[in-house]
Amino acid sequence: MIDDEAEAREAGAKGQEAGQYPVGRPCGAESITAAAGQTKAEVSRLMEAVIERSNVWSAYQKVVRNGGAPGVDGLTVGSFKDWLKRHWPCVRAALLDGSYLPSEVRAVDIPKPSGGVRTLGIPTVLDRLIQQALLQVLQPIVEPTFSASSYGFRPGRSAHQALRAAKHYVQEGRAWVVDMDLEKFFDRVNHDILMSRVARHVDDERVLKLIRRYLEAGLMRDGVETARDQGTPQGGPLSPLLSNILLTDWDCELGKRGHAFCRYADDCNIYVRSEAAGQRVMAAMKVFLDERLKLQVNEAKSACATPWKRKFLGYTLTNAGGHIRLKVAPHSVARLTDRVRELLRQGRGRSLTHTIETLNPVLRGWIGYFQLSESKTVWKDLDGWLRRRLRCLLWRQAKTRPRRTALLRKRGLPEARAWHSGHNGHGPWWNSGASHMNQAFPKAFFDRLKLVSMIETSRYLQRHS
DNA sequence: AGCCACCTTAC
RNA sequence: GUUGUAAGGUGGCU
Repeated sequence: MIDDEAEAREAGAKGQEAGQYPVGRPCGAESITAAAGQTKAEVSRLMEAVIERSNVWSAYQKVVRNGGAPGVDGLTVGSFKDWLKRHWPCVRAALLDGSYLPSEVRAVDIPKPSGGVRTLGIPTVLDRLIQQALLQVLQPIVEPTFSASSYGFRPGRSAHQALRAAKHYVQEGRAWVVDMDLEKFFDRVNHDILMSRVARHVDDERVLKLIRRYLEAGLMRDGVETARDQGTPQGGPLSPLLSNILLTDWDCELGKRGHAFCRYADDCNIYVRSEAAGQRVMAAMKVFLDERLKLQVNEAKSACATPWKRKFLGYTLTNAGGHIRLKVAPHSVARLTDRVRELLRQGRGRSLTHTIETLNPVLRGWIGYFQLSESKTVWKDLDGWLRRRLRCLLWRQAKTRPRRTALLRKRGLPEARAWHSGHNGHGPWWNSGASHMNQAFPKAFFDRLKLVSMIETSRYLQRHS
């Protein structure tokens, strides 16, 4: 595409002559006139920065690397490069004069672990590219204005930092937390309020209009388009940044009141010293959010409680004699065990080394995120549970009594004992916890097969960070 | 230093 | 049919 300037220019001339705009709907009469009544010098050049060669090129690379989905017009990533080569000059021209109209976003329902469904609005490949370019330009502009207590979706900031801050606040004696979650946040964002906040940073009207058009782009479901008058499409590269721009108002309000808080996207924890204070803050924030941002609080997921009763970013806090510690939330452990069970189901027919090989990267990744957990028992329990699961698998794979006896024999158990255990008639789970299986397949056996030890790798990660 | 693949989590 | 931002991990290549 833009890596061949001459070709692009040529194609551009053709495209413009034809006056055709190939993606999205044709532009109507309401094309904006950004420069009306102004001299050229007064017009903001932000859009020029957006369509700058390097920005578009890196945006392209990112979109393609992510794999992406075909656009509503059938444009796949594979054919995207060729397509863009021909049509980019035309798109570029439309962006520059403010006449570009995004296509509808494709609706994709994904089931949530909690039971409901989350509806994604996935823009076409081209629109993802343009939004990505917008993001690259806008991010550095708005980023410095964000709160130090905002941790979500921001370069250089992580959930781990938010968790450390949360722990610190509680350790300082703020033993009550106001845990607030917004009701269907992305779907309920008010366009006018959001755009007014964006306008604080952006004065190029072409860019503002473009962002608004992205907000208003219809949702395409089964060939039927539904217009959008609120919410941002979940799945657009710009959406996370927009959410932070909007919720910065909330951060400022909390900051003005002198609160200690951590916000990660729409999940905000405010740490206070008493329950009464917490209730007060909760009530005040509900009013603030409703009046200023037109946002509702999700009552089911929000509460004022002690931190040990709430979970935040997959963790909970524990209080061991005044010593505050981070711990993996039980729910997060359950999610892992579900995943492992699923992997083991698939590994029934395969060799133990193979299932361990598929298990290891998953475990390593999980440990990486939960390495802040300061409770050793979680790791020990999981290690034990994991080995027992694998013993269970081995027992199951042996299938018949003679083969189970032979398996125990091969693993060094005396003949009589092997026979007895092999014929005991109990289920696989019972046997996986029995002493004969523990002796036949001790921890050292799994160590030799390079099964990751959760306690050791977590200790290792903790040391080297 | 850089690049690539795979994996995890948060929302 | 799995999008987005961000952080981290493991391995590989030059």
